[in-house]
Amino acid sequence: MATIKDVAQRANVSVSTVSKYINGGEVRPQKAEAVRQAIEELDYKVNPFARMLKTHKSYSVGVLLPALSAPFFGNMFAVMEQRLRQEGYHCTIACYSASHGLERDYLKYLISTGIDGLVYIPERLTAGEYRELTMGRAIPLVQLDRMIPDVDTDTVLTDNVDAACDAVCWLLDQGHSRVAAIMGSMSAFTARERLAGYLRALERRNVPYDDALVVEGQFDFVTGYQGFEQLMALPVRPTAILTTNYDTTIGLLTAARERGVRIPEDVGVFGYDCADVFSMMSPTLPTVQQPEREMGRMAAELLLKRLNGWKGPPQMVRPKSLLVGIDRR
Amino acid sequence: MATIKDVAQRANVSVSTVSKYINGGEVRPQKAEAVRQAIEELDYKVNPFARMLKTHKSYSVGVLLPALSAPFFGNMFAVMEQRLRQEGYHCTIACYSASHGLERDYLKYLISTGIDGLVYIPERLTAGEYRELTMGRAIPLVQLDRMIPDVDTDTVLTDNVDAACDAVCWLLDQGHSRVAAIMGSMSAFTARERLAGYLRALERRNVPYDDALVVEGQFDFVTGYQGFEQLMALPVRPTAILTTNYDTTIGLLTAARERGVRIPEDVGVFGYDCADVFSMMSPTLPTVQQPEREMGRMAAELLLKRLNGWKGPPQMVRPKSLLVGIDRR
DNA sequence: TTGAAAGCGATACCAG
DNA sequence: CTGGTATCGCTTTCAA
Repeated sequence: MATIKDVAQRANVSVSTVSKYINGGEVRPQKAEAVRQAIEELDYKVNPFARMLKTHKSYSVGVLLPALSAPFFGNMFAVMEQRLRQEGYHCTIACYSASHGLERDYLKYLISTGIDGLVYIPERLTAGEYRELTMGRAIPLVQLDRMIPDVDTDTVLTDNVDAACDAVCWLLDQGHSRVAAIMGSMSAFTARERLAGYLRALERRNVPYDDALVVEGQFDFVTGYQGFEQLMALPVRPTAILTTNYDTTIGLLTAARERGVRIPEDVGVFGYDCADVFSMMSPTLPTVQQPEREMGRMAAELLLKRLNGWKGPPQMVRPKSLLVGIDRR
Repeated sequence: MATIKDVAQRANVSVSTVSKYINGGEVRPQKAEAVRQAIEELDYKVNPFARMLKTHKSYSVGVLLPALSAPFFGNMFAVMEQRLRQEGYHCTIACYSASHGLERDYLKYLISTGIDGLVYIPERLTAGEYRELTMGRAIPLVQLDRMIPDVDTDTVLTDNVDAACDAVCWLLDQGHSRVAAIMGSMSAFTARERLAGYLRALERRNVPYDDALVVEGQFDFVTGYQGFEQLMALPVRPTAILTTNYDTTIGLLTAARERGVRIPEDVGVFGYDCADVFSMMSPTLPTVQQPEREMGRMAAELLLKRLNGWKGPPQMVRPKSLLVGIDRR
């Protein structure tokens, strides 16, 4: 591989001049041309490592998230990645697969690779752990979709409480008396908020709370599948169920099909995420559609602002979810 | 930030000794302890950039793919990422969103960041372009899911021809006389193979080819949606349709629901990818299930082998797809 | 084993 | 503008 030195020699200029040329500084046209030619002839490429060593910048952004199986995260990420790349950053991604140990390890590891900033969808990390892990290496951080209590950074969340509340209210207003809910792990911020939304709806509609109707599990297929069975095994079955993410919704619907339970004739269901999938069902499944692309875009924007040196107080934005499929039934 | 020099000073040893300690060399226990302590007291972290500059290794692997919206790619990636990380590599990911320009640019860019290897799901890049872009910087490459004709590297593909053929044969054997197909862009390898499978099935069952029954588009929602409308507008409608990826399947089913066309009573449909989603429908949608996780695992394995210096001839592996949902109707 | 010193390949300051 | 040079922080001979 040719180095900047080789280019300088070949173009009969100093390395400083070559460096200036590369980085868009002022160079006399004649020399510039010589350098350009030398670069081409030698097929010279800057060595990114050497550059990073001097500039302390990798143009790399870490993305730490629990999974990529659901299109929800995939879409969010795709938008984010695109926006960041526009500004010259690439994304180093790590999925911790809902494992607390991995979540810690990966966070530590990502930081150690020299990323310039981080977008983080947290689950079970605590504020204490976070501080310990990031001590010393303070890089811009945006929390996305969820947040660690007491870690005060830029954050992008949705209106989990309102969305869950509205969904449950809608079910109740349809005449359902016993509305159940299948929740993700309470160690996830979103699960806690959606539960709060569920409770608020009951309160608002004056419906007593029955803890047999709330299933807590993980945000995964199995939880939806088994949660449905568990609810159907109740002495008094629920008449409707709210799921709280994509995987559990799929799991629940699969269990329902296998048991021959008709949706919505036998049990009403309100899904969450990926409305495009559920709107292909007939009749359409009412679904909470989170603004995932918007979320990704905002996270990127917030991070870029910090990366550009902005020093204001931490921002929080909360784009709103949409309830779809609740009209045309 | 403390440097290796600071640690050496504090521990009263030379930098070489510290370096050796860090990298697992032989160091007298007494000195090792002193170094350990100094590192802890100073909260020393190796500077990854400096290390890369010397070792020419970034422990970073590039992943270039067309999209992440479909769980197909998400799952594939998740498995790959996990395996690579086990060996100390992290993934830098780039989605080219089915744009040829981006595909080129991102490939070039990824290489310029100093990745040690690349997993690439190509679409429209040609062998010539590939050679031009990678000239000089020859790094291990694994082609995944698709391949560029004439670029001879390790490759992981599925049995697209057989899978599509079997699916169409199954439809024909169910008594369907006019089986249509909605294809992705012929610039994608998988689309070409699946078309070949479709044609082979017709041949095998002695059914004449009717080009009105083959819709070519992109591997996206709109193609499925519009493709369905186009096929339904035909003077003589197809009695069954094969879709060839997840997004088009969703698109098609959505269009069907909106038009009140019942699946499979009015039109038979054979889907592709993400069988877990389609198996929640009732009745279950017959679906070609590709071994996406297996594919991801194999790609990681192949790449790791090269990263470890293996020099054998390029390998090609083709794990088989499964036809699901074709029994219990 | 340990340490001194020579790079790795760029950037950026400073003098000319 | 241009060029010499110190420097970024680490790894790696090579002697001792």
